[in-house]
Amino acid sequence: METQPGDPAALGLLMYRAHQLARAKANQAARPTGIELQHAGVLTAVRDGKARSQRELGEALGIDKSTLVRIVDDLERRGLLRRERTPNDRRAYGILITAEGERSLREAGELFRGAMADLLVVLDAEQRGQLHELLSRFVAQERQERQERQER
Amino acid sequence: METQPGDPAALGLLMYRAHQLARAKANQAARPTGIELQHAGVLTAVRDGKARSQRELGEALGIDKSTLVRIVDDLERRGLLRRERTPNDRRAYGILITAEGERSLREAGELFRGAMADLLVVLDAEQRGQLHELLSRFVAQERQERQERQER
DNA sequence: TTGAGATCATCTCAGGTGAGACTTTCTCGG
DNA sequence: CCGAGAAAGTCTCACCTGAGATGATCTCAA
Repeated sequence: METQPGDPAALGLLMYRAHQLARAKANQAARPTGIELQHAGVLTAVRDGKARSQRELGEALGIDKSTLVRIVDDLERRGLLRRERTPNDRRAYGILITAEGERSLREAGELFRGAMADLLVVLDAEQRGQLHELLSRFVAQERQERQERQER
Repeated sequence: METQPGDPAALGLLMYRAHQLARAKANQAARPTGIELQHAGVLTAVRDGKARSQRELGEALGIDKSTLVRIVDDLERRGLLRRERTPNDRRAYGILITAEGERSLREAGELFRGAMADLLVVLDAEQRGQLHELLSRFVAQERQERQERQER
C-alpha cells in the first residue's frame, strides 16, 4: 500500500483500509459476547443519551433507518434495551438501555477497547491524539454542511 | 460527534465515518462516468501494475474474491479491461487495462480527486501529510502480521 | 512419474443493506 | 377545526457481499 501523500484519492483508500482493519479486529475480539460493533455503537449512544429516537440514533452512527430497526429489534429481543412510547409524540419511541444492556456493553466495550489498543500500539500517545483530531475535523464538516442546508 | 481523544474505540467510529463520507462524495461526483470507487481502485491497481492476478488485486484493495470476479466481469463487459490467460499458469488470468479503460479512469479519477480535495480543504497541506502518514502506519501492520504469519 | 495438497478463479447460496412505499401521528397555515 | 404535508417507525424488495464448494491447474516430495 505505498501511496503518494499528495494524492487525495489515496487517503480515501487508507480510510477504507483502516476502518476495515479496525472493524475486523474489534468484532473478532468481542465475538464471545455476541455483540458486534453496530450493537455496541447503538448501546453506547443510548447509554450516553446522545440520541433519544431511532432516527437520531441512525444519524449519529451513520446507520440506515431500516438497518437500525433490525438492530434495535435484535437488542430488545435480547433484553439489552427497550423501546418505550414517548408521551408527547406517539410516533416516536424512546430507547432505553437496561441493566443487562449496560453490563453487556461494559464487557464488550472492554474487548473492543483492547483490540483497538492493540492496533494502536504502532502510534504513540501524541500521534493518536493527532489522528483523532484530524479525523474529527474531517468528519465534522458533514454535520456542518447538513446544518447549513437546513438553514436555507 | 464529540468523542474523547483518549478512547480508542472512538477512533474506530471516526475511521468509519471518514470513510463513509469520502466514499459518498466520491461516488456522487463520479456518477456521470458510471464508474464507482471500486471500479476505479481496480483499474488503478491494474494500470500501475500493482497486481497481476485477481487474487493480488483483491488483497491490495481489500475486496473479497467473489466480489472481485463480478467487478472484473463488469469492467470487461464495458471494455475497460480484459483478461488474458497467462502462459505459465493456466489457472490465473493476467488483467490488462485497455485504452478505453485508461481514458475512463483518467476522467473518473479527476472527479474523485476533485471530490476528495473538496473534503480536504478543512486540512492544510501539513495536516494532510500527517493524516496520510498516520493512517499508513496504522494500516501497514496488517500486512506485516500476514507476512510474519507466513514465515512461521 | 505420480499422487496429495495448495492455488486461482468461479459459482452458489445465505445473509446483510438501503431506497422507497406505507401507516400512524404530528404540525401548521388557512 | 381541517386538510396538506412532514416525520417516526416499519416493511418489502432488489441488490450487494462474503464464506464455502467446485473445477482446473500447479507444485513438490516420494
